[in-house]
Amino acid sequence: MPELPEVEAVCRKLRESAEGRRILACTVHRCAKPSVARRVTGRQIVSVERLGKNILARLDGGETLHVHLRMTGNLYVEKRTPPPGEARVWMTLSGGRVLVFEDTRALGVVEVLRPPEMEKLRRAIGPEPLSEDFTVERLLAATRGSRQPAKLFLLDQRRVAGIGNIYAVEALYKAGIHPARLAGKLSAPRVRRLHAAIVSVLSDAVQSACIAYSGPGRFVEAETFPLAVYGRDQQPCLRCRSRIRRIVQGGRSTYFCPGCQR
DNA sequence: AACACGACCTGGTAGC
DNA sequence: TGCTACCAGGTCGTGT
Repeated sequence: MPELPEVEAVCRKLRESAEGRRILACTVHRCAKPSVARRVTGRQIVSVERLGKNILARLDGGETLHVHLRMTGNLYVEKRTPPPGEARVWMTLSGGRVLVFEDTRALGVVEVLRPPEMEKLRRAIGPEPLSEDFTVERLLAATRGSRQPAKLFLLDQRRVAGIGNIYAVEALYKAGIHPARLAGKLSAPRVRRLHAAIVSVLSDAVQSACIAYSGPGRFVEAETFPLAVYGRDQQPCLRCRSRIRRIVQGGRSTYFCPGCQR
C-alpha cells in the first residue's frame, strides 16, 4: 500500500475526519507500545501532518502520535468499532467516530513521541519531493555524496522523503535511467530529468490515490495508478517494445526497460 | 561507508 | 485438494 501518495491520501482524509477531535478512549491490541493508550486518552488531535511516509498527529499537550503504515498498515476513521481481531489499535473520538489502525502483517508502528524524539525523526527524513525544498540543485548535491545505485539512493529516506519501491522504479523509468547506475555519477542533465520524473510521477500518483481514497473505501490500492514498468516483468516496454526485466537490488524487486533505461 | 542479508509478520498465489 | 515455496508497496540491526 503505502508510499508517499497513499500516505498523503490517508492524511488528507484524516484532516477532515479526525482533526480537532478529542480521543475519548483507546484500545491497543498487538501493539509494541501498550502505553500508547494511556498517553493519547483525553488528548485532542490538533493537526495531522505527513512527513515522508510517516503520519504525525499533533496532540494538545505537546506530544505527537506517530503512525507508520509500513507494508500493510491502514489508518482511517469509521462509524463503528471494528470487529475483534481486525484492528491493532482503535480510538473513540469525540463526535462518536472511531479512528482505526489496521495492519495485517503487524510491521507498522504506532507510538507517541515527545518533542526531542519528534526532532530526531524529522532529522532522519530528507526533503519532501513535492515541496519547494526539493530543488534540482539539492538533488544534485545529494547525489554527489553517494556511491549507491540510483534505485537504492531513491529508497533512502534521508535523501528524498516518501519514495518507495514502486515509485522509485517508475521515476527511473520515466527519467530513462538504469536503476543500477551509480547516483553519484549521474550527469547534471540526468539528475534534472530524474528530479522532473520524481515530481511528475508522485504528483500524478497523489491525485490518483486521493481519488481512490475519497470514496467510502478505506483501502488504498496503488493499482488505481497506471504503472508503466512496476510488476511488468517480461512484458513489452510501452515506449520501445523491449522486454521489461526484473532484477533484485537490496533484496527487493526492480523492474526496468533495458532498451530505454541507460 | 556501502553492501548483503536476516528479522520482523501474515496472506495470497503459482506450481507441483 | 493440499502442500510448498516464493512473493509482497518498509525499515532496522548485524556482519563483512
